[in-house]
Amino acid sequence: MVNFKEDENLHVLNHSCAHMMAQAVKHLYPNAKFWVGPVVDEGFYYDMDLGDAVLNDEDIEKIEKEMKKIAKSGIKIYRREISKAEALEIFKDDPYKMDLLSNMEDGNISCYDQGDYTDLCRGPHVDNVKLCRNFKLVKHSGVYWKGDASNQVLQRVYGVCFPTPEELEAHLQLLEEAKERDHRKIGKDMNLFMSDDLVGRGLPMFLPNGYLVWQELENYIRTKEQKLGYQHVLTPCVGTVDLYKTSGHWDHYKENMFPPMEVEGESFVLRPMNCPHHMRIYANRPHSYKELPIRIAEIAHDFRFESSGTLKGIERGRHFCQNDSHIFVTPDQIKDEVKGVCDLIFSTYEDFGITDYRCVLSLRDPADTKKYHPDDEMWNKAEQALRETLNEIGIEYTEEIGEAAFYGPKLDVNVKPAIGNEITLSTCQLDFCLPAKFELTYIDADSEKKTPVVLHRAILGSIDRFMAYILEETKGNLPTWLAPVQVKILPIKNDDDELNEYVKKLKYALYDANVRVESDDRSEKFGYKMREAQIQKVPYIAVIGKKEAEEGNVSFRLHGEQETVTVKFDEFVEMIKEDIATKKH
RNA sequence: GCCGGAAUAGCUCAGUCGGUAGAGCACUUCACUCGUAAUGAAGGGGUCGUCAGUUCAAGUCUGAUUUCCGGCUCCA
Repeated sequence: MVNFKEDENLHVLNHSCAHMMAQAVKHLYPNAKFWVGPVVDEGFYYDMDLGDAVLNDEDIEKIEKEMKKIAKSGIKIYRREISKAEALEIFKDDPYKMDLLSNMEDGNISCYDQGDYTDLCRGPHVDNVKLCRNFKLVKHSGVYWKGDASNQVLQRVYGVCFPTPEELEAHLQLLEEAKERDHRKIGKDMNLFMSDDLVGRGLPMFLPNGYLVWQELENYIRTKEQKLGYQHVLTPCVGTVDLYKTSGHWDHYKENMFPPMEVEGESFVLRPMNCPHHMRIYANRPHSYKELPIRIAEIAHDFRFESSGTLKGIERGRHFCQNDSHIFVTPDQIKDEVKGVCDLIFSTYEDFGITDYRCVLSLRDPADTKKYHPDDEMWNKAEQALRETLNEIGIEYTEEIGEAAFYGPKLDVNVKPAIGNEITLSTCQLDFCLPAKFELTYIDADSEKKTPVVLHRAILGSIDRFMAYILEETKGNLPTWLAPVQVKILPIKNDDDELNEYVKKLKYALYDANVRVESDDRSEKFGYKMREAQIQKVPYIAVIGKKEAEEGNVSFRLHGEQETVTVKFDEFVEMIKEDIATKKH
């Protein structure tokens, strides 16, 4: 997928197209005021104040038409350097431009003229509107001015622009294909999960096939963690409100929690995360520095009252199972342990063939005193420690201000789903805050009580979200070890006793090897059964006819490939076992 | 939560000017026993998301509501 922001030519072209769109909007809505119209990874957009007008799909078509007219006119685009005084005069009727100008310095201001439209802009732009003719407006939305829900709503229109009609067409094709990869569509097609109005919004349920995949993922990560010294626990999905008041989560996140249940004078909530439970497990008995690091892990069921507009299949629901762990360390152990977590993250990605990810060092915004635990010294120490460790390990990352958790900085590993915004798959968070709040201690070598440091980390993130991502990456063609049905046996005939015996023998040999196998002995045409097995995305489709039975062979098709391969019976069973054991992708 | 769009059979969708519901797939039954992506025939299946309103008459028009979709905000 092209990146409009990084490709310089596309960047200039799309930015110019945003201006052309603004010009068209100005023609149709003479009172329109314009906020910003930047190029983003997926194209361009412009945020506009159209007074009381609210755009719908039809209006977008009208704007497209007007844009085509402008592009056809072939008017030229001119750059003009202007003084701040001039700028303030030109845009005096536009409060949005005045707002922008208030932060700009004299001598560094330019604007662009194209026919009857002038816009404040740094540029550069193409020199003629006709170069912007291969465009498409792809979506629109109401957005809060400056992203603040207390501000007025502006109209945002997104578009894309390309040098040639062929490139535009190819891009639109890609957008269509992304819809086919959407995990919600795959989940429905493959009977993996469902949702139900009566159960409730944002509460997806895993069907038998989906739960098989889910269990494989759970077993995979638990086994991996066990080898690394993680100790798995099971804790309840509810806790007292006081538990979350102690941790500080209550103050920061209560509006995103299911509201409290009052029972016998006590107040409980469904838990939105597991840190407090794990803190209390640590506090269950005294600890020596010799025991640390202590790695408490849990595939933990959590509930968050996410805003209705943010729900998205199993990628973001109101219940999910976190692949969570809290690691209690001494300050000296931070680096080694963060390194260990990073190694675990990247070895997991290797197992799944995930290569397209982005690491972010998420820091606090010191100006946002409300969101973050107020202790400058603690933050400086934590951020510095995490940054140093990442540098030492040699991880490439970008720093982002204001993305930290309220209790500490974190390393986030983000990926891009088929549709929508980047999501965080893995995280490793450094926390000097909660251990103190829970008054956790260990006895150090000098017999003094000290406060441990906690690493919060998730590798698969949540099992649910990871499954969504892996479905989209593989387009539902899961690797054999994850596939709900791993082998489908198709007998050529189903009324031949000898053949049936042979099919049964193969089936039981595979059962004995712990392979998920099904045979399709319905009295349907062979081609029909083959088609159905292909649609179900079964990795191995074994074809058994007279020929195979007589020669002790198995013919099979692998993962949608057209060719059929024939091997010996035992060889086939061994091959599948090997495939599953090595988690080949 | 906010802005816009959508909702018709299990699934994908058609339904014209308001006149009482349609296809393909799936399902059931029967026949066919088949060599690599759809065998044929017959049959069952719908309070047109829900609640109001307008009308002689509403899947179709109006309002509210629920859910879903695209964005925005949020994401411990």
